[in-house]
Amino acid sequence: MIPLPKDENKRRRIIKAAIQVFAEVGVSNGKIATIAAKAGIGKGTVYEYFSSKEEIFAAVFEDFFIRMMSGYEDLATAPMDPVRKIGMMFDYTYDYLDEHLSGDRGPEWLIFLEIFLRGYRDEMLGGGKLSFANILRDMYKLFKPIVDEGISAGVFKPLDSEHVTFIIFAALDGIGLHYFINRDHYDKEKLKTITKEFFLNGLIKPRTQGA
Amino acid sequence: MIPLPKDENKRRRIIKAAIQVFAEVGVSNGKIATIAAKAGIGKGTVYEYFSSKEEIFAAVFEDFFIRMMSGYEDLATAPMDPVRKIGMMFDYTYDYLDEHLSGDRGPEWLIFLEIFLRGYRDEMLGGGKLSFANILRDMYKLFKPIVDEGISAGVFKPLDSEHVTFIIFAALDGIGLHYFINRDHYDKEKLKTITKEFFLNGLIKPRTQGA
Amino acid sequence: MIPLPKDENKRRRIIKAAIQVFAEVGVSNGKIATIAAKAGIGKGTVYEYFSSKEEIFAAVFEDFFIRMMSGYEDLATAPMDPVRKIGMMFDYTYDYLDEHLSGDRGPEWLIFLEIFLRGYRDEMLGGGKLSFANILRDMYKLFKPIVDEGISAGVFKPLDSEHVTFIIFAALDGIGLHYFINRDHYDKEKLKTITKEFFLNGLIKPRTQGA
Amino acid sequence: MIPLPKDENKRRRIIKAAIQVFAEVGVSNGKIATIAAKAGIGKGTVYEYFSSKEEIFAAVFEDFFIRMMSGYEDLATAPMDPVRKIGMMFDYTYDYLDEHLSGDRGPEWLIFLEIFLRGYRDEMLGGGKLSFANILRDMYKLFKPIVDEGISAGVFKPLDSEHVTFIIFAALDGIGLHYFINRDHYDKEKLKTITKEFFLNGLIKPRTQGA
DNA sequence: TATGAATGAGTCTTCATTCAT
DNA sequence: AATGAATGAAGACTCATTCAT
Repeated sequence: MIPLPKDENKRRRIIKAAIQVFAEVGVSNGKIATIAAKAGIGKGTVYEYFSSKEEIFAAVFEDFFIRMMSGYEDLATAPMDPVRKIGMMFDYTYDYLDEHLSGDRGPEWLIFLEIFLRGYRDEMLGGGKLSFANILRDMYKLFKPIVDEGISAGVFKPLDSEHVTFIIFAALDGIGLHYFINRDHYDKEKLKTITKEFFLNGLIKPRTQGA
Repeated sequence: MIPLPKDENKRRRIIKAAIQVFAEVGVSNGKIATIAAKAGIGKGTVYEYFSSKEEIFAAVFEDFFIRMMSGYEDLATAPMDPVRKIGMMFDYTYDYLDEHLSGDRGPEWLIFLEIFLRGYRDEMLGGGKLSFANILRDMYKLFKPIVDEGISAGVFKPLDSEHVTFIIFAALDGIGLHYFINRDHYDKEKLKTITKEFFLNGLIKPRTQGA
Repeated sequence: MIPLPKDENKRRRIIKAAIQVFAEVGVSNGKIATIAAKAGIGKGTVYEYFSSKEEIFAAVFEDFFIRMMSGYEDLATAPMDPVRKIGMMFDYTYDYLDEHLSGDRGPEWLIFLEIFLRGYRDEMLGGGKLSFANILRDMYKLFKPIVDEGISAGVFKPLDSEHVTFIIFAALDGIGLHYFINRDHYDKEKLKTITKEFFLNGLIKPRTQGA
Repeated sequence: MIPLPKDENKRRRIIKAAIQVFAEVGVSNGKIATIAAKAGIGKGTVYEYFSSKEEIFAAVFEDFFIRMMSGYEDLATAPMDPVRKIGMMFDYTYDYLDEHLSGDRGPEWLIFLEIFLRGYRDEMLGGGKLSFANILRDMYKLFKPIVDEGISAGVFKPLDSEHVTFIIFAALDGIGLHYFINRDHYDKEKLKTITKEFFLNGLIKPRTQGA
């Protein structure tokens, strides 16, 4: 039923256009006509590649998610000591946002929220095509080995690695979001430094050793 | 132009109904007719209290935000040492979600996402009635004095308090979100303990003092 | 789900308009917008009374069928000798078409064909909401007692009444249709006379009695 | 403008496919794409043989009509006494339907209805490319000589032959239609016998000759 | 003040037709 | 000659909003 994509390039153009449109006005306000226009094709052509608006959204999700997350995966699997890895993940978050979502592409980030929203709602209400919680847990799995490694190596505290991972990823998510919104009001380099210092060494000043 | 609400109770019923409806199906899918029905009033009556769907959404936002944040404010202004305060803020986040958004009321949390989404979009695109970034920065201000106090007292590291506050609040936000989605898969008490330990003392194991 | 008709008069106006439109251009070419305009109401209002175009069609069917057939029922149940009754049924067919479907209302007859078509198709393909064959057989039942009565009274030949009824009704249907199409080329009174003579006394000239 | 068909065989395949498609889902629901697929050719190729869907429909009509009617023509022109001829026409109608339109090909009959519908509508509304009334009158002409012959020979009553022909053909049409729809509920042979008896000798029992 | 019947602007989607290859 | 990708006109249906009662 779903028409085989004939021209992969055109399919990509549609997705790209959809990302822009959905980002700017939201999925429910994003019109197929606008997407088509932005992709430089006729309205009907969109339906040669996607059978419904909903399916476009799914494709956008996939594309967006994959592009965004591949960086984390690369990092997670790189040969590097765990402390540096965790640190770089924070750095990457700040940098990714700055590089990929600044200027015109800024609003793209909003799609993430919309995807989350959709996913959560499905999750809660049982529709669950995307099973968002599962996706998130897959993401945690990416980070967990790093924490495990750190603990094994005696570099990290012997905390429950699963829960620690959860906290780090969740915090990372929130930081990414807030940074995105407020990035004009804060100094990225300062944030990077403090974030790492803070997350890795804690907020509390260690008592002077000699005491 | 906007008619003064005559019956405050009825206005509240509309907001309450709108929260349920928006939470369950999203703002753009939430129909005025459904809200009216759920509020037990006529469709036309809604417009005696709100001049548009958009205004209902704004009221929902206000109501929801105020209800949710008042707890943080209480905490922030309570007389308590900064370490405990920061810790309690994390605890409060976990507890609030568990107490207020479990069971039937669960999906209400989704409105928060939608509010975020809307707010961010407005922000990005300049429409900005709610100026979400401003609201967030107001929230940060709530936390900053605690950090300042901790630093002054020499309990916290002498990091830039504004940036630290940003990071804490942003992390808190992300943690709240993820906990909400995954709260069935994690042990709350464990999370509370680790979160505090982790945020306050850092992930890295201090070198043994004797060395 | 189907909204309760609020204004029976308006409902009737929609049906009437739909009859005209469907008759003139066919069901699939009949636009809701045209029906609404012809009924003097807004496009959306149509959906207050019918939940879909298909439902309008069903209502048209019902209305049309009932109006058309009530005349036959009256005749069938009137106290009258069977020969006259059969004769009057033919007369009625010619007259009904002339009176009710001449001039502007002519095309209404076409709806009947469309209804038939739809019914038959459903029948054949199993969808069968209207079960057209059943409806037809109900109609035959209306005629059968007349034939039975005529046979019992020894006025009609002792043929199988069920099959005779079938033939009469089917013939009547065909005659009505063809008359409708060709009524400008034939003399109604002559047709009436010959039809009755022909159907009742046969085409073959009886051998002269004295022979 | 209309390209000459290059491959008569392909043209026939299209018509055959169209008959199936139109029969099954109706003309307005029958898609060119489906027809092309069923004919085993590309969508665009259809337009090498027909310049529009409407033209396909016309070709279907022609094909269908010719195939169906050729039997009547053979009968009409065969050397046979008029009484037998009329009788055989009824027989032929029943047999044709049974032989040609049972099983899979059943729904094809529905096209006839659709053709009628279209023809009648065109007729009524003046568009009349097919001039259905004319076609029908041509058909009557086929039968009229038989009636004339019967009357001349003194076998048939001296009724107006033109009107009698009209009635016979119209009745035949109706009978064919109803038989098609109800052929599972009636005994064909019985129907054949009664139809002939009824049409030729009338329904009314002749007064006993001796009286 | 409360209502819900009426409205029409707005949108997804379909599909006959075109045309470059 | 054959194809199927591209197209956009067209139409059913939704729903926020209005307004007469």
